[in-house]
Amino acid sequence: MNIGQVAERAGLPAKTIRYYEDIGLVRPQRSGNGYRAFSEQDLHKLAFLARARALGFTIEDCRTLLGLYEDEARESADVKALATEHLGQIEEKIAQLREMHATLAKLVEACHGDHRPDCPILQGLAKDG
Amino acid sequence: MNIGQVAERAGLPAKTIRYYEDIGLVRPQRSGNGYRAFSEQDLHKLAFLARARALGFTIEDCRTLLGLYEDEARESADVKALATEHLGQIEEKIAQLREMHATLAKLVEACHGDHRPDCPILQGLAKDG
DNA sequence: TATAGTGCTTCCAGTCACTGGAAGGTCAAG
DNA sequence: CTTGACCTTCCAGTGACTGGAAGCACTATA
Repeated sequence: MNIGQVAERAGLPAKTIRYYEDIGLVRPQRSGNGYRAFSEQDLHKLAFLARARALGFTIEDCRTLLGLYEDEARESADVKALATEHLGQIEEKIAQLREMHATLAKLVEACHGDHRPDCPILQGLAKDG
Repeated sequence: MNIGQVAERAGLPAKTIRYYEDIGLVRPQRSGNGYRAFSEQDLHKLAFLARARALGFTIEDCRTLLGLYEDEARESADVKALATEHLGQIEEKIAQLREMHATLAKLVEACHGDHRPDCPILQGLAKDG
């Protein structure tokens, strides 16, 4: 398979796949013409990566996950630990965003939003409290 | 005021303040010795920026907000529009994160997390569905 | 007056995970 | 033989800082 087809099937841009090769996440063969030649296994790996990235794992986490995936002697506890840690980070981010949202929503609500200059949002940003 | 003091009072790292000068968000005077000399107004601006950044506004949004803040002829509708747009983006992000969280939480829950290799998390990442 | 320590300066490079674009080689169809 | 799609490499840029090196400025103490 050439990169275009594998990109389509894995749901990743070709650029991203080249980048993943650069950083050693996949190592496709090369055809005589210099084109990358992807196996079904390469495709499988890339789809795995696409899903892990979609769940917000960092590239380094993905590398680790891929390593665990390919390690027949892995312990599922290691995978679970990594995933649980990541879940915690997602929760933290959600909490942060919720706080931002609450604060900003209050300000937006207080702003009449008309042609006059006085604005609780700007006041909220400028306040010394 | 020197940068250290203003950093302390605005709650921003000195590095960040230098960066903000670089990109034209503040323009402190200079003392004879070459040190930046911040006025109370500079400090005020920086505190404004710190709060806007803490609410997740991009630097470009901050630039716009600062412009509106200093424009006596502004219309609060413009501020409200910007803030509302940003609120929407926060909501989108929260929704995304919640979806990630739900998917990953299910997988984590299904994983016994012991010394054995079989792992629903990896299976979930590898599946062709 | 020498010196030690802190704070300031600039500049360069790195972060993360791509993304865009230029310049050019390869291949299949007409 | 040309067109156009697809592939290659390499370099630079994104956002918002952050770290670190090299060196100047200031203050306090011996």
